[in-house]
Amino acid sequence: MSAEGLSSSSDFIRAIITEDVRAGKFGGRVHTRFPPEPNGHLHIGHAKSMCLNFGVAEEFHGLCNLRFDDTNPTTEHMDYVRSIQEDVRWLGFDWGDRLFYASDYFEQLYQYAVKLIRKGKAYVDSLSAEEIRAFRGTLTEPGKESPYRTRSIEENLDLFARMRAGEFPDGAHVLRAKIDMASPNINLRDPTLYRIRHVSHYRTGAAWCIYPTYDFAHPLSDSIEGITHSLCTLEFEDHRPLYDWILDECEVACHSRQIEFARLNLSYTVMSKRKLIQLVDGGYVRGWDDPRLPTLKGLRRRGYTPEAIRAFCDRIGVAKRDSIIEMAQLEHAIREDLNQRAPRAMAVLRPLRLVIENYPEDRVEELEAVNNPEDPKMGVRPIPFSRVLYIEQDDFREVPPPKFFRLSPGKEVRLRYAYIVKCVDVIKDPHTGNPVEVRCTYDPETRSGLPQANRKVKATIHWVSAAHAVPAEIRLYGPLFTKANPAEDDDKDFLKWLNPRSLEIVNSARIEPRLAQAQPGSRYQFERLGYFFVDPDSTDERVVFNQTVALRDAWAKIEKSPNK
RNA sequence: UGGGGGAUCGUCUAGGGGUAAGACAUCAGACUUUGGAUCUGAGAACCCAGGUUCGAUUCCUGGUCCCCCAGCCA
Repeated sequence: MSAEGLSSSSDFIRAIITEDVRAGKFGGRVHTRFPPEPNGHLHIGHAKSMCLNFGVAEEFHGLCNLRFDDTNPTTEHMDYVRSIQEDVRWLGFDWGDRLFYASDYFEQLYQYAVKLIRKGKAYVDSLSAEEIRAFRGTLTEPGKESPYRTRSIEENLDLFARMRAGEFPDGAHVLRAKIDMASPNINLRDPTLYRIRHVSHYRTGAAWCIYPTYDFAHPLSDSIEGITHSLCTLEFEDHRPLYDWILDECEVACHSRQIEFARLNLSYTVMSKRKLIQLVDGGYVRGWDDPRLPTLKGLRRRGYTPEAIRAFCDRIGVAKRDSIIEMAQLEHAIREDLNQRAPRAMAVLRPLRLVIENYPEDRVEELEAVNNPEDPKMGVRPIPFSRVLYIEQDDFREVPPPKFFRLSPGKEVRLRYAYIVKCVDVIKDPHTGNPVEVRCTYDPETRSGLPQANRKVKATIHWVSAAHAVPAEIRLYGPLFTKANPAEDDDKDFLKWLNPRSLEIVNSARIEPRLAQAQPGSRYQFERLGYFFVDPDSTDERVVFNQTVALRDAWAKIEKSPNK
């Protein structure tokens, strides 16, 4: 059973919203938002958030906004907002005409700050950053009040206006909420609302030199947009009292409800923006769209479909406990999707010559291959067959281990969509002893479609015709890290768990001829190998495939098993 | 050791005072011209200790362990 129907599975957030709607809160309205900061690229953790926010909105007949949370001009760029919009659309979500920016609210936010000052609920502090930190106290000791905390409202108003006017250098003053320096919740010890930053903002340019912090801007942005349920991750849980304080003290019309859920972690990878940046900037991967990365751009280039990612997100659920989802869960989602829609093809990664001794030298047959056994509508295609073929090196063993069903001396296998062949001889490299050519005979009565074709053999292997196949580059991927949770012990040291074999480039591959025209962005199943995505690096001369995911491999398990 | 959260199969996620469900993974079998897919089956869990109760994994009390917070990041 697949995704549809399961997507509306209940979780604690949907339960809360259902109850709110039932109780008539917000007039029964449901309005969410997806609020990325344009300082990095989206990853699959954001996909979880989007599926939740857009999904909830749709299920409750509400709306979901796309809002750029761009209150920190030092790290944010227009390039990121473009990239993020592209990724959101690619995943299949639509914000309609509700594209917003926190920076659009700067004037309103400023007026709210003035309101707070007038109410005596905010003040301009002139302590240095270090002093503020020292005054904040510790987890177990209360903080001390700033000597500037008692400034008059008039002085605060004047100073704040002059902060805006650019009269002070960075760091000279900040605007702080006046809450409680002794609060056991450190977020309530007079949090900073505004800081001075003489830098140009990618959208507002030089219009401002003071910028609101997240804690101030976020609840108010939610309120301005009429957001009813503000869904965020667990680390904001103890900001919620501050979120509510801001909305209460600003006396807004719409007081959104913040609900926190656990962020997504995936095994054998990292998800934090900081770590992803380290991987990209450090050159450990080839860029933000490196197929080994859990970024949306990386997954897309790896060959993941939006449908598979959404099905995955639906299935993993939403809860509050920290967890690490096994990569197998994601891989299952893409296999399930691609099994239905990816056309099949024949490709040999590590070729071994196979010569059919009793097949005429100059003969070429066009055999018929099914494009997708899961979907007859996808039709058939011709594939050329001739005397000299390539098969996979792994499909031949001179001395077959137990349970090895493939080709070995004296044994028969079926060549997919062709004939049954029998191995009659092996030619080996005189130096290495490795097989370099397998000599076979074929049974002409066993061609696919013929009555004798039904003869049972233990295995069917794939092949390409040596004279017709074309070379290709195939990129194989393994986990980026060798440790399930590379961030576990030491944040800085996660790089030591990098998998040196996360990328393997196979240049020896031979693919069936029609694949020479494969279009970048298209997906295929290479029979018996896995799903592959045509990389944008492909040229007219050479197609480049990324392995999306391997097929499940029962033989590999048997071979690995200690007691086979 | 201040505050805020969280503990259910290997991994996720439901449930709920009375047989603890599903998914992924694993194992076994069937089927198969992909050792794929599909189908069938199996094993596999309520953090601990008291208490209330006919009955607790659920309620109560007390512990234990894990995560987050001392940015003018979000």
